[in-house]
Amino acid sequence: MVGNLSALRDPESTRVALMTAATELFAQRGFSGARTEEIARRAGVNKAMISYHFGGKAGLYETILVSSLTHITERLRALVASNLPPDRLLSALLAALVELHRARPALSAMMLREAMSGGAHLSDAALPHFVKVFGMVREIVDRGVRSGIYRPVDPLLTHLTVLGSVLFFFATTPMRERLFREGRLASARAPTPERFIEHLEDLLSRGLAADDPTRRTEP
Amino acid sequence: MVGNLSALRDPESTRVALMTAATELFAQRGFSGARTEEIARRAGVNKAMISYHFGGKAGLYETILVSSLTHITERLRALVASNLPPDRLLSALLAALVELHRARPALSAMMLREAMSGGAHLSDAALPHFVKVFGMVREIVDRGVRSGIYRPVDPLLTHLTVLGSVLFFFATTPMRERLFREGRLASARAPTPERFIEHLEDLLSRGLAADDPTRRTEP
DNA sequence: GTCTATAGGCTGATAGAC
DNA sequence: GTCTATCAGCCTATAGAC
Repeated sequence: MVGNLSALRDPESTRVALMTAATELFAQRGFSGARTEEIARRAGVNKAMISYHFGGKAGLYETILVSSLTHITERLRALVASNLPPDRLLSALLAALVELHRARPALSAMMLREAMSGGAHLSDAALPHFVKVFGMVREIVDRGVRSGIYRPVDPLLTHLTVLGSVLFFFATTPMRERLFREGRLASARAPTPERFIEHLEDLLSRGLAADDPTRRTEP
Repeated sequence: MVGNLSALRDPESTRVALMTAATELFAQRGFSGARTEEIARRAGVNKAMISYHFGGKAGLYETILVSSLTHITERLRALVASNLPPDRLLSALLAALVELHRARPALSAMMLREAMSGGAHLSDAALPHFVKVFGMVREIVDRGVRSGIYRPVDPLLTHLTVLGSVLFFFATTPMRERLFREGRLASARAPTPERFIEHLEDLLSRGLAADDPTRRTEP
């Protein structure tokens, strides 16, 4: 029998609600700027649940980041493992990034903030998860280069360009939305993720294309 | 006559020292994460000077952003005003960004953080300065398009790609430096701003080039 | 598991002397 | 202009009831 109304709530739903609300606030205000009271209020649960379920604000923060990075890594690993022709890998990567963004729009800003902090809020155990994503994207770019459809660009630099522009676009959405809402950028069309990714894909396919149309076979 | 040792310090140098130290801390830890006590200590001045010279932490923050944005806008305006041939404008823009980065390496992260906050720490008076930079870069890209050396790309989207990847690269330097220092990215060469910009310039000149080599004249 | 009430620490700001 | 000493407010964490 259910003893009271609050018992109707699944404990797991409390965790999820807290993580969802916290992601948005950490993204918008940073680790120090996010208030536990507001996280709890937005999640519709009690403030004390943060300590109970995550051991505190820092635990909640790291839990979000590690679980998200694990999810992203698995998603990208599936991409690399797929037998997609090399010239489709980049498109698939960008599509995956949009898809991941749709599921958690605030994650880009949260990750970007952490990168700018040099990983100051992460335990030693969490840092490798961060590195994995970097390696993953680089690997995908690298395959395109090795297959010969791309000119011999530096995989790390290319990775930084691609992931950087995408994360920047996603993470600065709040600012753009505000500027458009207030009519300060009225002259331009509001850019959607789709339009941006299409633009970037175009830019990359032209910018990375091998000079010589003759393609080497997979090594 | 100089009354005491502390009078040897130019009041302007106090302001500059505070702004320099604060830029680094705001960049690294965000507005809320930066501590006034630490800003003052790193600047080598007394904590109370923040209130005296800037009216408080928020005033110091906004002063830094507005003065930096003003400087950047003027630098870019000079670029647009110059009679550089359109096919050199982008190179000059990127060179200017590197130069600005050298003068204040922490500024990218501070601006990026503010953009992710949607301008929450800026007064209404400061927001237009932010918008101006966006318009400036877009204008430069636009000239390349209008002159016909670039294909008809969307100026705003191109602006976001260019500025986004550059700001991302600069702002995440702390994370990369840490990863290289700890040997977690040992496989790759540490990317310098020069190498990155060269890579980006290459990517853009190929990615933006007009399909038709016939160039239209300036309208 | 959840909630209320409270404690304890930290932080930004300033009054007032120099 | 600068410094010292102090304060008031805020914020996280938790003890203890349910």
